Amino acid sequence: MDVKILVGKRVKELRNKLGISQEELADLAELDRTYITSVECGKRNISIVNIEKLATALKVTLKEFFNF
Amino acid sequence: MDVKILVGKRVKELRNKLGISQEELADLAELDRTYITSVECGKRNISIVNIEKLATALKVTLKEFFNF
DNA sequence: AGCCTATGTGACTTAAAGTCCGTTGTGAAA
DNA sequence: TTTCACAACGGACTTTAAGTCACATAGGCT
Repeated sequence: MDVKILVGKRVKELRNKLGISQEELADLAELDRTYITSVECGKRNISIVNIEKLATALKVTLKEFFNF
Repeated sequence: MDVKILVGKRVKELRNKLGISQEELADLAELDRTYITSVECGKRNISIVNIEKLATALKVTLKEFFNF
């Protein structure tokens, strides 16, 4: 399975667990809403800095984030 | 601690554990030799696809890679 | 029907990733 | 003190991720 797809699914999963919208996550992580969409859809080869921003906003460590 | 520095240290640590040079790692991961140097020095905002390439070359899962 | 919230899409510019050539520094061995 | 392997550094270059926008779509509610 493509790692971009896996990351996208993981973001969506954790976001849904928190019960927040893509827009709320975007605000928390200081990223664009449409960027969040494209990440969740597995269309972006996201970098470690943005992964960390998302993990922090999603209240998990990097280790927990990649526990899939 | 900056996540780029942490990733760099982790790559170096795992590479040393395998006892291989930056050039050998570069070949295994199909990345440039000079790029490996800059990653290990914490100068690069590496993307998830390349992190996976390195993790695979370093014989660890993504979860293990981020276990620092 | 119309409205509202959430999400997805395509296109685009800008900043940085990543490559390729070489040079320099460093430490260990001969 | 030369040699060798490795690591760091640099410039020039191409490719790609970041970041943003207008717009489209889907579903729920009145």
